[in-house]
Amino acid sequence: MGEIQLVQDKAIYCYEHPRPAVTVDIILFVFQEEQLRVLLIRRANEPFKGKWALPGGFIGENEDLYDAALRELKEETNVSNVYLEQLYTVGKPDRDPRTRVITVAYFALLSAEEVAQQEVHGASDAGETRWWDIYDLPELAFDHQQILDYALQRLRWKLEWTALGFLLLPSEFTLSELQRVYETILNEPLDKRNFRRKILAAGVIEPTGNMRAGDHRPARLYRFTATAIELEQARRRFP
Amino acid sequence: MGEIQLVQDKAIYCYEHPRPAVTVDIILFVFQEEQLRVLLIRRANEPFKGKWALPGGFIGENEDLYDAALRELKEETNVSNVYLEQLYTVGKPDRDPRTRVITVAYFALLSAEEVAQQEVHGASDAGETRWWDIYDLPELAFDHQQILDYALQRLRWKLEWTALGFLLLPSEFTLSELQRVYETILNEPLDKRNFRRKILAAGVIEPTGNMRAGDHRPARLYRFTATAIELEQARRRFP
DNA sequence: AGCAAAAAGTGTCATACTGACAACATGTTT
DNA sequence: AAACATGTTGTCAGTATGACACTTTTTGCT
Repeated sequence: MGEIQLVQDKAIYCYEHPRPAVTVDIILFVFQEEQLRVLLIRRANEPFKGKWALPGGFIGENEDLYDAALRELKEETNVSNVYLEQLYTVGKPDRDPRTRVITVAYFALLSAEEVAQQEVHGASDAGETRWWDIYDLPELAFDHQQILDYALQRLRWKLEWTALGFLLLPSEFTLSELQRVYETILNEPLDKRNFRRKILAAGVIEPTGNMRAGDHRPARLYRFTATAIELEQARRRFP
Repeated sequence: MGEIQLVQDKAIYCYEHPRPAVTVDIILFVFQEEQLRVLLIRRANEPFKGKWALPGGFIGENEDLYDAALRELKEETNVSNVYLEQLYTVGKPDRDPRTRVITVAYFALLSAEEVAQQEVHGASDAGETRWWDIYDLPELAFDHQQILDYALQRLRWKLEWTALGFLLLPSEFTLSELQRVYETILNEPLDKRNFRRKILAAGVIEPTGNMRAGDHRPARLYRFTATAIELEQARRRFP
C-alpha cells in the first residue's frame, strides 16, 4: 500500500489515495500564581508566523496517538509526567492553508510542583514558549482558539463532576488553595462553607496532619485519597 | 506539499513524510423490537473477511470529518437524517494490518420512524448489512468491539444526563415506551413512578393529547418539547 | 503588650431531590 | 362477568442543596 520512492535523493511516501497529515496538539493547563494558564508556542514560520499556537506535531509512523502526544509534549516543552486525555479531533479541509491536516487534540494537566521542577522551555524547532493566562490570551494560529475553548469547557465539566482538581495542585494543599483553583477555572466565586462541605463529603481528600504556616492563621494541609484521582462521580440519573 | 504522480497509468499521491490513512466509522444505534441495535456490515474482503464491522470509510480529500461520516452513512446504509456526534479517535499503529489507519469514530442515533421509512440496506462495496442486538453481537473486525463498548458507555451517559432518548423513538410515544428505551439502554429495570416523575419534571416532553389504543388501557401519547433535544442538563456542582 | 488586619475555620435552616414502595383504573380477552 | 394486561397515580423518610455570618488563630504594626 504505502510505497517509498526516492526523488532527487529525498525519500517520499506515495499512496494510491490522497492522505491527510495527522497531528497531535496538546492543551497543557497549569495553575500558577492564582491563574489558570496554558502553554503556547510562538510560530517561527508561515503560516501564522508570529502568532501563538498549541504545542503539537506530526504523529510518528508507528506511534500511538497518546504516545505521540506525550512525545510532542516532551520534545517541545520538556514536560513529562502529565495527565493526558483525548479531547477532540478537528479536520476542516482548509484549517491549515498548506495541506490537509487532521488534528487530534489532547488535554493535559500538570501539577504546580512539576512545573517548578521540570523547567519548561521551548525546544529546538519550536520558537518562544510561554504560559498564558486563559482569560488573557493572544491571537491564536489556525483554529486553536476553538480547540482551547472546548478544552476549557471540558476542564470545567471534569472539575465539577470528577475529582480532577488535584492534578493542578501540589501534593499537599490547603482547602483555600483548592477553592481558588475551582474558582479560577469555573470563573466565579464559590461559598467557602458549601465548598468545604462538598469536597470533604466527596471523600476524595484527607488531612495530612501537617499545617501550612506563614501567612496568618495556619491552614490544615490535605492530600488526595489514593485512588480518587479519576473517580468518575458515578451518579446515576435513574435509580 | 502533496504531489500527484502517474505510475503505470495510475495516479498516486506522494508526500515528504509518511501519512496515515484516515477513516470515519459510525456506530449507528436504533431501538427496534424492544432491542437496542447497531448496524454492522459483514466484511467481503481481507482482512477480517467474513467478520462484522462498523460502517465507515476514507475521508474525502476536501471533506470535513462530520460530512464524511454523513456521507459514509448514506452510501453504505442509505440512512440520512440522523443525529451524529464525534465519539473518539483511535490510532494504534497495528490496528489495521494493511497500513496505518487512524479512525475517527462517530456515534449516531436514528429514530424508529426513520428506520422504517429509509429502507436501510447494504450498498455496493459493502457486503451484507444487518442490525444487531447490542447485547448479542457477533465477533467484530479490527478494534471495533472496543469502539462499540465506548459508544454504549457514551450513549448511557447521554441518556442519563441529557434529553437524548427521543432520537430513538417515533415522534409520538407513550411513557412506557420511553421507559423501555431507557431500561434497554441502561440494561436494568427502572421504577415506573420515579421514572415518570423525573421525566415529567425535566420538562422535556409534553402530552400530545392523543392516545395509543389497541393493547389494553389506552396510553397517553407524548412528544418532545421543541428545543429540548440536546438540552445539556446544566446541573452545577458548585452553586 | 496591645490592637488591627488577614486568613482559617465552623453550623443552621428551609427547600428540593431521591429512592423505596402498592393500589386503583381502564381497556382487552376468554 | 371474570381474569388479564397495561396505564396511571402519591406518600414518606432520608439526603443533598443553597443561602447565610461569626469566631479563631496567627501576623504585623505601633
